[in-house]
Amino acid sequence: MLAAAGPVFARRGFDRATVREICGLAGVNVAAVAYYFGDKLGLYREVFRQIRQRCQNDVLDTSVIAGDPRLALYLQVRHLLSRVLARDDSGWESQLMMREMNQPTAVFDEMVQESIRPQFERLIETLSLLSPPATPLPVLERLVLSLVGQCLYYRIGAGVVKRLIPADRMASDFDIDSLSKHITAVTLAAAENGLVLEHHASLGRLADALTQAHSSDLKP
Amino acid sequence: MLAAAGPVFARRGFDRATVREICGLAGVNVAAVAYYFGDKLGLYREVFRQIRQRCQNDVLDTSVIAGDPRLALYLQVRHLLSRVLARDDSGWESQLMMREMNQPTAVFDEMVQESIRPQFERLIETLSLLSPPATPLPVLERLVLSLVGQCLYYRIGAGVVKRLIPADRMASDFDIDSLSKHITAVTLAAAENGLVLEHHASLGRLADALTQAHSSDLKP
DNA sequence: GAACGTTTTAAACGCTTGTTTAATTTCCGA
DNA sequence: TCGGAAATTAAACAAGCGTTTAAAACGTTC
Repeated sequence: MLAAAGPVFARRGFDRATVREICGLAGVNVAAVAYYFGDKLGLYREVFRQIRQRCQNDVLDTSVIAGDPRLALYLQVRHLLSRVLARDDSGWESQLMMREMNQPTAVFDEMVQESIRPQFERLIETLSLLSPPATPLPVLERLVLSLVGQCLYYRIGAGVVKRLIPADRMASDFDIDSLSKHITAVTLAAAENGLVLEHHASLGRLADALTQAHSSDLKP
Repeated sequence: MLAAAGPVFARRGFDRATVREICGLAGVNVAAVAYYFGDKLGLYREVFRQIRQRCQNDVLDTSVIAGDPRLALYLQVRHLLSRVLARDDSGWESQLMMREMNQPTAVFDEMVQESIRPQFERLIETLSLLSPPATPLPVLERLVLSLVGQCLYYRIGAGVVKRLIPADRMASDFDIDSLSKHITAVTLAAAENGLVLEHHASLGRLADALTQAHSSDLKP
């Protein structure tokens, strides 16, 4: 029954998903949700509790590759991306996560603290090894958020991407392999060169030009 | 009345938004929606038509800064970010756009063709000037999608970011100014150094290592 | 001021939703 | 075999939704 509820919640969202559809798919009576989970929200919370348990068994073991931070970064990107772009039976999990993101319920706080924050701090650690010494923490944080944003956009903006990129090139140039290599390369290029504008050689004049650009060009 | 419908649709979504709330907020009777727009969906479509008209007047004039592609990139990033992170009365527009993204209705296709695709191709053009000559088109496309993903994540993942970053540093290090500089710097570092893994000097060994890493580390 | 098309109003309709109820079936140990 | 707790069922309930209706109010024109 939980197996039937997950995909429906992911596809329809909490409100649009009806207990009748879930129970019809599971082959049980509609009263079962009240009998076993109290109400619809209880079923929803139970689905998330199950997801969280499954995520804890799915953590990437980065200790064995601690020697090469670049490889560690690549594997973390690929791990995140392959879960985001999963097309098989586990694809509804990430979709359900996305729904919680821009419509946070009470379930969301536990999700962030137990699953997202550890992954976030592990990425901070990896990138601190790849950045110049004494890189400020905000720079590393922004870099991690850039990385996560790039990965998640292929789920959130899937509708946009599908309409912008032809289907044939979609399969060849935007598969998990190409994308994880691309995002790793972008992040590496940014981290290893240092991101503070003033430190970036080719951006010296830009830092000066942008200050006067705000007032003149933004409000014509 | 359209002014009242926009924020409600953005905050609640199409299904959760009730015509009673919209009309109550606008101070009109619930029958007005049927009288003027046919039904609820007609009102929804009219809201989007108004957004599209407003967007066409809001295009960034890049012709005046065609001489400096780096500055053009920065302005385009800032333009997108400031619309995404808008907190004032126009904040509901981007939120409504995000809802259409992962729940596409019939309105979405017009939105992509009329607003998103031109902006996408303008970014492709700008980045082609900043990348090494003869950079393949898929590389440029992935780079643009990376850029857009980074920007949009601060709206979609706003709930995550708020829970991961302390509020005080949120205001100082993650404002529009800092973020647009950061994302511009990331994209520039990636574009100017070239992104094909084999061309990136420091990634030579990584390209070899990752092929054997898939089979051994991903499924332990 | 009367007549007429337009707009606004309050009330009700039909439908779907989550939830509950009471009756029925199933299961298992004494 | 039997009896009672547990589980399942069909039916009904109350509430909220979008939509419709018919009457009232409005404004314009002659």
